[in-house]
Amino acid sequence: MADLERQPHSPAPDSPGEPSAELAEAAARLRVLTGALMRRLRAAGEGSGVTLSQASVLSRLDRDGPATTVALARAERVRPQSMGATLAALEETGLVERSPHPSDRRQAIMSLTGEGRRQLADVRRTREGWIARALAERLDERERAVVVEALGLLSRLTEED
Amino acid sequence: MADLERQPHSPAPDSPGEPSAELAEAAARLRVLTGALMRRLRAAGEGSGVTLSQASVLSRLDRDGPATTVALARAERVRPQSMGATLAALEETGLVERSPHPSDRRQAIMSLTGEGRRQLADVRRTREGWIARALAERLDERERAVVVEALGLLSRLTEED
DNA sequence: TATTGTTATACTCTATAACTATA
DNA sequence: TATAGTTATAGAGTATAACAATA
Repeated sequence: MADLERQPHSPAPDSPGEPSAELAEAAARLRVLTGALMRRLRAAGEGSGVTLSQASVLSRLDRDGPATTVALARAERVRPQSMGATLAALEETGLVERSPHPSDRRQAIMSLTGEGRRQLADVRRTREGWIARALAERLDERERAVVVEALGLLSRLTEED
Repeated sequence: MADLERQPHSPAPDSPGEPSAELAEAAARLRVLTGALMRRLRAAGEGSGVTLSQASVLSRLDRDGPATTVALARAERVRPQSMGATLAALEETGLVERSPHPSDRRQAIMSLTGEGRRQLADVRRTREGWIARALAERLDERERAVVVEALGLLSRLTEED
């Protein structure tokens, strides 16, 4: 793997409107990191009974309380159709339940069941557990603070339209 | 969306072997952020002719030079079969080409074509461009430094077995 | 007309299993 | 036996388009 001939990098374009080479490099690293994290998260939850997007919805219902399909889709930044599919799977396995909206009969309020809460505790142990453990064991206090601040900054960047 | 009744959080478990509530919170935020970034990256490259994983491979071939399927799979942390599919698509559209390994006839060396290089420049403008621009325009100098350091720290966490 | 939600369909990404060819 | 790579198949995740019911 290391004995292959090297090719030079493409020359940095750096024309007026372009971002600096350092920022382009940071962007590329963020792209790679995102893919790696995604695969780690998926792998960490294998055989747990809930998929990654299902786990995300359970987590949100616990944090923010019962909500409609469209509200959940907006919160998770997916299409209502995608959220509908995720919720249908959760409902079928009894982790969430729907109740009618008091005044608007188009809407249905989705909420966690007791079993959903139990599964969520499991998700937190297994899927998010490796991240929490890695943060605890492999970073020092200052590094953890850096990561936590970066989470806030990057979330801000993804949340604007 | 805001008029729905609130439910309290689940009580924090915090038993001896468990990570602290703050780290669990950070882990959950990282999970959400990862999903959001993934979707943004995918959406940013729509209609560009190359998919996200293809773009990732083009980028790596440019950075590290020609490589075999297995080497690329290891570098991108996917199975050789998954990498094989990505490379087959890139080869079919003429963005990479294969040449025989000088001594081992099982192996094939994949490298960027001229067209692959052109596409890569495009990918950098479009797909990574929004990140680079967001970093440049919406963060100040210190915040950018925090993000860059966090990228390194988190990459370290994903890279260990 | 606008909004909520569903159904149908398709594509990307990745995985496992089973195989061939070469070392 | 071990390694490089391919083929076949499946599941997760998401999207767009078209629709029905309700507001």
